[in-house]
Amino acid sequence: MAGKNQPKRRADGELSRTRILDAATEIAAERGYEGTSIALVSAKCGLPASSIYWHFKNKDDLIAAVIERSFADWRRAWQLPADGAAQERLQGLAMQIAKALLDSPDFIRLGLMLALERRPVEARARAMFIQVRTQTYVELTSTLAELAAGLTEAQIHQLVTYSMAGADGLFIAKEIGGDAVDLIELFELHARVLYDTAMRMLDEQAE
Amino acid sequence: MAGKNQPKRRADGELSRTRILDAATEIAAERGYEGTSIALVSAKCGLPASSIYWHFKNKDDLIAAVIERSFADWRRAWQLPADGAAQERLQGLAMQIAKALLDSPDFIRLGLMLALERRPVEARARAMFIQVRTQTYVELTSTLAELAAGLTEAQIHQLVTYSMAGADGLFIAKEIGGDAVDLIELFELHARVLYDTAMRMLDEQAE
Amino acid sequence: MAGKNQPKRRADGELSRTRILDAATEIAAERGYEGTSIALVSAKCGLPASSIYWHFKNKDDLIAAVIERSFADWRRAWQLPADGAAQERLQGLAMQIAKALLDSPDFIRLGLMLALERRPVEARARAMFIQVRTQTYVELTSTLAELAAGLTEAQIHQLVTYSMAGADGLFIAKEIGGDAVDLIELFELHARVLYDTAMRMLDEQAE
Amino acid sequence: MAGKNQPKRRADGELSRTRILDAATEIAAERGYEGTSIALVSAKCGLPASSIYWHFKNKDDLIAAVIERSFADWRRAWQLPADGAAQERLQGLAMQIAKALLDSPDFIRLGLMLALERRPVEARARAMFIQVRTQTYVELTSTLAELAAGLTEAQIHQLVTYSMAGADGLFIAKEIGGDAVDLIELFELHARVLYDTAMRMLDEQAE
DNA sequence: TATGAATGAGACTTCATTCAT
DNA sequence: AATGAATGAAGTCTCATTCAT
Repeated sequence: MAGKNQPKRRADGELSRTRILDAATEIAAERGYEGTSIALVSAKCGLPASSIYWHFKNKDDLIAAVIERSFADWRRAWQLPADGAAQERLQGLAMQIAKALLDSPDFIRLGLMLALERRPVEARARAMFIQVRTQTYVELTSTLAELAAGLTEAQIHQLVTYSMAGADGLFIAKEIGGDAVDLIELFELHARVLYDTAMRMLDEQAE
Repeated sequence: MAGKNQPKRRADGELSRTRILDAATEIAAERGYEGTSIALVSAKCGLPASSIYWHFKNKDDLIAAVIERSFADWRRAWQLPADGAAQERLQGLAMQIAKALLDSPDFIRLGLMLALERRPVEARARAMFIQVRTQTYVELTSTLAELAAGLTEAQIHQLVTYSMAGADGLFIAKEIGGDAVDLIELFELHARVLYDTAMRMLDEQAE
Repeated sequence: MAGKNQPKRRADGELSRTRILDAATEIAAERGYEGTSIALVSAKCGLPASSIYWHFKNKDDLIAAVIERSFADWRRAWQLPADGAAQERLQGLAMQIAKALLDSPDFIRLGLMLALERRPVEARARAMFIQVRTQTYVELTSTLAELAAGLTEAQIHQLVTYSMAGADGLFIAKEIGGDAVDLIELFELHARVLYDTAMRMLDEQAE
Repeated sequence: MAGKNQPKRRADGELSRTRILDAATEIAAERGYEGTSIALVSAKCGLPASSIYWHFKNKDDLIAAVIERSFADWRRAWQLPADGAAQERLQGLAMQIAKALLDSPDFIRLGLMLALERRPVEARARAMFIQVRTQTYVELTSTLAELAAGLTEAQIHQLVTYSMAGADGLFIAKEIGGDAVDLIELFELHARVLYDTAMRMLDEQAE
C-alpha cells in the first residue's frame, strides 16, 4: 500500500478487476458455474466482455478468483477461539461461523454448487473450492486436537468431518426453509452436540 | 412382465418417455440444471431432440419430472421403522437412508444443486424438489413425535431440521471426500447424536 | 340436404373440418401465412396436428381453404344493387361493402397480407386470393358498365381498379387508425368520388 | 469516400451494419416479418448470424431499423410542393409519391404487411411503421391546410386519410395487377379527385 | 374417421472466446 | 489498460410433415 504514484492507470485496472469480481460473485452465487455467463457479468459490471478477458484468462479462471476472494472474505469473518473453557470456545466458534454464513453466504453457496457437480473435465474453480475447504479442515483439526486432547486421529477426523457437514447442511436448511429455520439456534445445538460427542469419546476411551 | 393390459401397446410412448427420463436423470445428477442440455440428453437416449419435446413441455418440465421420479425411487429405498426400541429404530432408519444415498444419489445431488440456485425466474424443477422434500419432513416429524413422545412441536421441528441437515451435509462430505469419508459410520454417529439429544430434551423438560 | 342417415361419423368429420377452418381463419387473419403454425391451429381447435393433415393436404391447402371460405362469407354479406338511380345504387353498394369489411375483416386482412408477400415459390393460398379477387373485379366491372353506360373499357378498368384500391386502402386506414377513422363516412366519400368521376368521364367524352 | 473524420475507421462496424440492413430490407420487403429469418439475412450479407446480434438486439429490433431507414430513404424521394397553383402542386406531389413507390417499394410493402398483422405481443417494428406513417400524416395535414385554406380540421383529417388510403390501395393494386395497372395514371386520377373534393367542400361550406 | 408418436430441418438467440486497434 | 467487432458452436424450442395403428 501507500506510495501509489503510478499514473492512475494501475489504480483503474485494480478497480475494474474488483468491479468484475463483484459482479461475477453476485451472479455465480445465484446461478452457479454454468449459469454465470460472461455477458451477464459484463452487463452487471458495465465493462465489455473483452475487458473481462483482459483481467482473467477465461471463465474458469474468473470463477476460481471469485471463490478465492469470497473464501478470504468469509474466513476473515471468524477466528479460532484463543482461550477459555472448551465448551465456551466451541459455542463461540459456532456462533461466529453461523453469522459468517448469514452475512456472506456467497462463498458457501457457490462452493457447494461446485462441489456437487461432477462435470467430466472442468477444473480450476472446483479445485479452488476443494483447496480452501481443506484449509478450513486443517484449521479445525488442530483446534479440536487442542480442545479435546486425547482423541485419536480417526476420532478427530470424524468429528471435524461431522462438524463441517453439519454446517453445510444447516446452511442449506436455511436456504430452503427461510424464516422457518433459526440458524443461530441450530448452530448452538450443533456446537453442543459436538462437545458432548467429544466428551463421550474421551470417556469411552478412558474405560 | 407380460400381462400388460393396455390396449395394444401402440407406438411405445411410455418406453420412450422412460428412456428420456433415464438419460436426463443421469446427466442432471452429474451436471445440474444448466449443465443438462437437451442435445446431451438426446444423444444419450437416442431420440432426437424434437421427440423430447413431444414428451415434455420444456426443459424445466423435464427436470421436474426427473426430480419427481428419482425422489419416488429414493423414497422406496427406505421405510419408517415399525417397532422396536427407539434407539434401534433410529439407528435402523439412519442406516437405510445412508444406503439409499449411496445407492441412488441422483435425487439428492440434483435436488441440492437446485436448492442452492437462486435463479430469478424459472421454477418448476426447484419447486418440485422443495415439495417432495417437505413430504419427507412431514414423515420424519410424525415418526419422531412417536419415538420421543413428550417433545414440544418446536423441539421436534428443530430435531427434524437438524437430522435432515445432517443427512444433506454428510452426503456432501462424501461427495467431496470420497473414500476418506465413511458415510455409514458417520450416519451411525448422526443417529446416536439425535437419540441422545432427544433424550436430553426430555430430561430437561422433566425437571 | 336432409336425409343425414349416415352413421354420424360423416357428420363428425364435417364438424372437425369446420372447427379446424375456424381456428385457422382466426389465426391467419391475425398473423398471416408464416405466422400460422399447424401447432397453433391444433391448440386452438383442440384436434391434434395429425388430424389437420387428414382434412387438408398441407398448410398451403389449409390456408387456401381459409381464403376460399372467408371470401364466400364476405361475398355473401353484400349484393350488387338491382335498380334505382345510379348514385343511390353506388352509395348503397359502398355502404354494404364497408359494413362487410367491418363485420368480417378476416378475408381482406389475410388476403392483403398474402398479396403483399413475394415469396419465391409458394402457391395455392395466394393464388386463391388473386382468383376470388378477380371474381369481384369482374362483378364490379359489369355493374359499372351498366351504371355508367358509355364509358370505354379502359375507363371502366381504371374506375374499378381505383374503387377496389380505395376499399383496400380504407380498410388499412381503419386497421391502423382505429377509432380515429370513420370507415362508413369515408366509404360514402369514396362512393361519391367514384360517381362524380364517372360522370365527368362521360361529360368529357361527350364533348 | 475520403474525408471521413472518424478517428481511424476502426473495424468497420458501420459498414457491417449497413450490409446487414441492406440484406434485411431486401428480404423483409419480399417476405414480411415472419418470413425474414436471421439465417437468410446472414446468408445474404455474408456475416454470421451471431454478428447480426452484435449490431441489433434481436429480430424485432432489426426489422424496426429496416423500417426506419427505408422510410427515411423513401421520404427523401419526394418533397412537399413549395409554390404554384394548388392543383398543380397536388398533381406534382402525387407524381413524386407514385414514383417513389415505384422506385423504392420496400418501405410501403413491408410497412403494410406489418400494419395488417395483429400479433398478440411483439411490437417495435410495427410501432416504428405506425410512427413514421404518422409523421407523413402530419406533413400532409399542414400542406393541405395551406393548399385549401378554409377547410375544417375534420375535413382535412378526412381528406388526408383518404389520400393516404388511396396511395396504399393503389400500391397494392399495382402489386397485384402488375403491368395491367398504370400506377402513374391512377395517381393522376387520385390527385384530381382530391383536388375536386377539396374544392367541393369549400363550395358547400360557402353556401 | 382419426391420432399418438416421431422426426429432420430450421427458428431465434446466447455462448465463450479472439483479435486488431 | 482496454474495447469494438466478430465468430463458430451450441443453446432451447418450433416447424411442417409422416406413419403405423
